[in-house]
Amino acid sequence: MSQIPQASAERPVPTSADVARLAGVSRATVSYVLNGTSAVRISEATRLRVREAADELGYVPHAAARSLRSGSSRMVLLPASAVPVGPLYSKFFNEFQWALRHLDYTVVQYGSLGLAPDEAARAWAELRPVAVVALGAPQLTAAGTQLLRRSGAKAVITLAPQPVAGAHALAMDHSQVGRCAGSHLLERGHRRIGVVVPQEPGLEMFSEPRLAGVRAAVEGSGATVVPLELAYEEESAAALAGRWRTLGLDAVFAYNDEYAMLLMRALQDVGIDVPGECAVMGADDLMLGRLLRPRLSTVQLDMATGQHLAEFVDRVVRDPDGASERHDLMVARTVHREST
Amino acid sequence: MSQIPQASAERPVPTSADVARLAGVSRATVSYVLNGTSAVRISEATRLRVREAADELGYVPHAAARSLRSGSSRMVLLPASAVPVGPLYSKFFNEFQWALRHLDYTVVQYGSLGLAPDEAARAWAELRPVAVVALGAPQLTAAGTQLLRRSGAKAVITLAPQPVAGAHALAMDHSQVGRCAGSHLLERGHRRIGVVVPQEPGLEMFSEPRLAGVRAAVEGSGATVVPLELAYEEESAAALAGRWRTLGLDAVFAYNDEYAMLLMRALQDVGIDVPGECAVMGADDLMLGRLLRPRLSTVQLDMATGQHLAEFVDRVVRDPDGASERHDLMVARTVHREST
DNA sequence: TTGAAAGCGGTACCAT
DNA sequence: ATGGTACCGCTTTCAA
Repeated sequence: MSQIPQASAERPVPTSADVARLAGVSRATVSYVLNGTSAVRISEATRLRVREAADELGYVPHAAARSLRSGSSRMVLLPASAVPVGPLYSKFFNEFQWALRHLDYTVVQYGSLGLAPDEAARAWAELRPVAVVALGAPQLTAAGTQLLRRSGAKAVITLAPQPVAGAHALAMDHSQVGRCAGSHLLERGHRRIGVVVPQEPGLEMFSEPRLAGVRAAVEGSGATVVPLELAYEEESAAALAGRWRTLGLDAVFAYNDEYAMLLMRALQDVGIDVPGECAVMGADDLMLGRLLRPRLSTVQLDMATGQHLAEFVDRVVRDPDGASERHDLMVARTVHREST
Repeated sequence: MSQIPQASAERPVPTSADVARLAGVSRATVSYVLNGTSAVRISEATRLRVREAADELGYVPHAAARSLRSGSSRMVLLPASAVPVGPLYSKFFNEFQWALRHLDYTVVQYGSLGLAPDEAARAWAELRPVAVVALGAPQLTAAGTQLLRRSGAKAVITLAPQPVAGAHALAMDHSQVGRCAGSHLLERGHRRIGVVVPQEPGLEMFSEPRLAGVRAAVEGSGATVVPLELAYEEESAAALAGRWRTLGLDAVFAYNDEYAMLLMRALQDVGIDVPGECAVMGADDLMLGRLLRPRLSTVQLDMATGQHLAEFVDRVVRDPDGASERHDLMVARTVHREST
């Protein structure tokens, strides 16, 4: 009960009323000055007094109160995904955030690790974001989408393999990646093609369409496709390499450059010549691939600029029921080096 | 097939008053039921009616209104850093978020890319977080820290090379990494040691203490340390390798495993034997290093568990003026393989 | 067991 | 050119 208040410790947070009192004006005036409202005219002398008072108190407006009153937060919520993401994605992501801020949105990543899809959607809805952009896990369900829209989200955008009802879908068609790899290997005369499927959880979103893309590419050519499970560990790669010759493969698409390096090393260690006896292909075009010997052939991914996506979000927010063009975020291109 | 409910576009977001009306009770009762307030007793029949009404309307409480009323948000704000982070960090980070949520905090990453330190602090303060954990850029200034504390943040925690006044400092002493590398190279008889300093911006935070650590390790041994600027590009590495012999170095600590791979490849390409003519050492103990030939010696970093840091945050929030023990997040250990 | 009502911090309309 | 004031959605006494 009888605490001795440390002057700095228990001082209450200053509000606009405090600023008004100190400047000898009303709260309304404080609001006008600090927001530069053009509809009302405030004398220069008053403006100055208000600004000084605000500075002196270290006043910072309360975002929750403001958005409560205005009814909208201009907050774009990005569920933080659990999937470990590479440098491509992180570059794209930074651009996206930057562009959104310049469109006057507040970008917030919400840690949703380990939440069930519908719990997550509910937690997001509590924040009343104007837009939700769900790029990774947890996936949005139709119910989750509906909940978000009901709670005022103008744009619910998802990166969906199969579209979710009510959400604007953004395509990031990873089957393209597989298709590129498949065609390339086919052209170079390979007929028995292995496709690495990582065992790490959370990657199915990418690995499944990539595998399907390879299958689509070789369709009708007489070539066969063999899925190969692989964990991102040396032992797993060594085991796979050990039984390699029994598989009778003459090429492998290794999911991405990192798995490709892992597998290629293991193959070389058991005396298999790359690309002579077996071609190896990666994806993502990391620096890594250029440093390997043989240099790694790969599928390069160009992500649309973050600016582009930011503008798309903004357009949907302003006109939620407008035509929902399907946006493709990604373009894949084969880069031929020495490993195929 | 699927219908887009146009009507939903203009339907207002349901509030607790709507739930109350539908259930035929007061807003107070709704609040009691939905929050399971134990101080008041509500009949089972009423509870049920309220729950059903809430479900039917798709009611989700408004976080801003709630925290405005209650005066605190239990939000932990993590400024999202621009620095591309590796798998270690991302594992640590996920743990941290998970642990915080289980202590009943809401974890929010705020995209602050390209904001000046004091602009950023102000933007964070508007959200009235109960804690701010600034692990990367933008750095907290003393002024920014003060602003945050004034606006109600109980804990302002920074990962600072030099402590910031008013903030709880968390040590992540990267000079340890350099010290490990330096001692190891010294023990193995090297006397002219190069240290790679990445040219990429945003990495000074790590590279400077690492360099300083090497210097500290060789202090008084008669060995010399030579900083080497290097960009993460093949051309830059090739150029450095081209003038390597004029430098007269017999060992190099390459900042981390990725730069080590880049440099080692370039050295091998100009015919320099590793480790015969020059030893190469990395850091971070990535899978990558074990796949190279020679296998890369490295400095392994163990990050304290996220659980650990989460508990620290919680402790500071509950007792902001308690003793501020200095926490070390990281332990470094040498892993000797073949490249040294 | 339930309801009425007073705010939390800001904003904006309507007076003055 | 300013001030008074009614809200925004929710929690929490206090009364009934």
